[in-house]
Amino acid sequence: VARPATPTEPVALDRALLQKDATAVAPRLLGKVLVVGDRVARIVEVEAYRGAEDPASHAYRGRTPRNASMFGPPGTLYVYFTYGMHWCANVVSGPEGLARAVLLRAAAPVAGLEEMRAARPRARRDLDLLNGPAKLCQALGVTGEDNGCDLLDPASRVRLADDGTPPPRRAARGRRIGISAAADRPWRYWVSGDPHVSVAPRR
DNA sequence: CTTTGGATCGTCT
DNA sequence: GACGATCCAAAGG
Repeated sequence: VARPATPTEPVALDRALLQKDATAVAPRLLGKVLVVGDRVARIVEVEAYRGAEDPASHAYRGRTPRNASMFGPPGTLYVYFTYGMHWCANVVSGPEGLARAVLLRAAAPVAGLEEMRAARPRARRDLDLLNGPAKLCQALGVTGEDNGCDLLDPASRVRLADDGTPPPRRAARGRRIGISAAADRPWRYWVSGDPHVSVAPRR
């Protein structure tokens, strides 16, 4: 489990980190923190989605009103609504304009635990606060109102920051969860052994 | 422990 | 009109 070598105040990410394709960016987001007001959570599980190259991507068939923010610059937040009740959040990566994105699947609570527990009364244990893409949004209070914001802008309500925790030297890797198309592509990445990961690995 | 089905509605065909 | 990049409770072993 990653720990800050030298704990620091979270600072906005260098946007250069997000310029490569989603499969390169995804494992490098492990260990970074999401900041929403007083709530802070450390990313431990993500998935890469690759636009027109990826039948499982919401952008596979091109731009629509829903997925428009995926076509924005790296660092844009793409939030979508699904199953009639859940929000899920992605970090748009590069190359710009190709709708690559990294789905935020699970995180470990760092600060603002009381607010997260209040936002997720169903969670019996703190381990269950953010261990799924919709749970993560519920715990942090991320909704469609945040769609399209710049995660690296200090003025944004939802921000992506670096507190000095390095990504794992070797992230665990496997199949993406909950998709039927392109299910064999190993574009899910997580912190090996971290108890806050959403589900046990499927190969 | 694992499996199953219900909730609930925006989106695109 | 069908179907989700899901979650949860209830039922079954």
